[in-house]
Amino acid sequence: MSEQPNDSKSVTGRAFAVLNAFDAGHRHQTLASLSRRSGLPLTTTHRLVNELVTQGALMRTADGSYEIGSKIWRLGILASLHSDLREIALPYMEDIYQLANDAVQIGVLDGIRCLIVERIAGSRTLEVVSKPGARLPLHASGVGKVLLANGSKELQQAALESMEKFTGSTITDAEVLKKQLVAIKTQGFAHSQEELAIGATSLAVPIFGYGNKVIAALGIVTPVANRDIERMVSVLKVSAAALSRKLVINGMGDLSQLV
Amino acid sequence: MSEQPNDSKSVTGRAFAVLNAFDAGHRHQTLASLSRRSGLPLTTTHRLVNELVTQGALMRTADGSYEIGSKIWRLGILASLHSDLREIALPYMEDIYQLANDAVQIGVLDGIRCLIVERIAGSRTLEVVSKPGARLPLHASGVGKVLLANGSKELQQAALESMEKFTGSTITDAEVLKKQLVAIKTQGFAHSQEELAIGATSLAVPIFGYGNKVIAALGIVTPVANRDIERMVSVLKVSAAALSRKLVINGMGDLSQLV
DNA sequence: GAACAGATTCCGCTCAGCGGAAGGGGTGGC
DNA sequence: GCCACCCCTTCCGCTGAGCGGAATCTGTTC
Repeated sequence: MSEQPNDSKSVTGRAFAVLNAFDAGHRHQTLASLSRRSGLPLTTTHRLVNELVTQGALMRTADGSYEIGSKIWRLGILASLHSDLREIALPYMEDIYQLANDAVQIGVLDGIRCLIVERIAGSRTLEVVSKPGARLPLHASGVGKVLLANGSKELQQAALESMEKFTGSTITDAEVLKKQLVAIKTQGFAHSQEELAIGATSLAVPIFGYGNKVIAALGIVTPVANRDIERMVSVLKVSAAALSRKLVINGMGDLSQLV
Repeated sequence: MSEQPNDSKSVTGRAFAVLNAFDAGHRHQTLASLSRRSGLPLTTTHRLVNELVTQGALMRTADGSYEIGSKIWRLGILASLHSDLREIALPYMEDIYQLANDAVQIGVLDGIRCLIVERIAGSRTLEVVSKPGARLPLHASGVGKVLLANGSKELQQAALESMEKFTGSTITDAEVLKKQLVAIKTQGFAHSQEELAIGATSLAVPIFGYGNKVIAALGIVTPVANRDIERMVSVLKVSAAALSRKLVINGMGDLSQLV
């Protein structure tokens, strides 16, 4: 549940320190950059990178820099996040998109973040920060709040201790958030108004697996303020119920939460 | 360009031997299974698996077995295969799907295989072996032949030396294939009729990047024999041209081939 | 309750990994 | 031209991280 930068002593730890140097804003990197960002000595980075390249985990591009290789991509699409959840959820998300015309997103718990697994966004919908792979804070996003409200005591504890402020509307008072979480759990939906980014309002509902365990959150992000919340919530809830059923039928209801 | 099972001595080599034990048919595995499939001693596998779990590369599911973790998935979607090619190509693939109503696929060169990056398939289209992440043989698939025909001498050499037979129609005579490759390059499309799987015919065209370098192949897979080939080829070519242009505009024309 | 298969802990040996140092190559400044 | 700078690569001797056999524990099958 911790978020420390990895400074493990093991070789695998170092190897992943190199891989972790890649993110959405750093998809192509030079050896020196990888060394700096991973905190490893240049020589060590050099050796590791070479090994990763021979494994197909990294790829050297024409200009000499490195990027994530096809091996990692191929392994990644074997994760149930992708092959099960994403695949099954997409049609339902499309339906919602047709009705709402707002960006639709689905996320799961990943440590003390909400990992966006998939989203649908038209060209004209706002370029939110939530591409697949993004990890949104639990306290400041619709999907995050849903997961938090249905999460364990320990999770809530951890999340309430690190409430970063993003906009003027971000909730940073633990007591206020606690009350919201109770309401979210009873009402079955969460609402976040410009708490993560100005101009972005979101609405989200839970997705259930076996034994009514919440395994994911489904939500929409609208450009401006609340349109007909009532109506959108009911649209979301209908889709969520159908999707939940489908996931359980397909034996997917046990998406253990990520740690 | 080789395809040997990895028996590297390095730690990263071993770690990837474990990861490589996962494939589409083995997405959940026990420790013992990983040990067997990776060829590593049980104790070693145990230690590596534990490390990979702490790195988030693997995940332990409720029943005690392991699967690919979210870290790998998140890294994977940073590969240009996914974030650039797939993202840009999808709309064009949808267009083709609307017109053809056959499975549409796009693939790139990966060693001496054609790596399927994305495909669109309706529920009623045949369940081809070509899900994203699949690696089709170059000599027996439409997309593969396109890449092979436009590939280097060395690539052709390597591919011609390992022509596995899949069906009665699979081409296994190097001379026959060579002639086809020449035709494919001049005519600008490849055709494969039940050469990989009975009942599956495919048609494919090249996608160009900077300097008219072929960086990918776009194709359709139809259930039965040739419908109007002429027409489908022209549909594919039109989309391919538009997609090629878009890729170059988006600075994606340098998808160096994977090694 | 024995036989089996999988998972986990323990521990002493040794070689893979480490990283500082030195050198090669390319670019920009003046 | 020459220097300064940055990035990449190769070399090599030291050492502790990784190794894996053996023993133990747990759960399942017949």
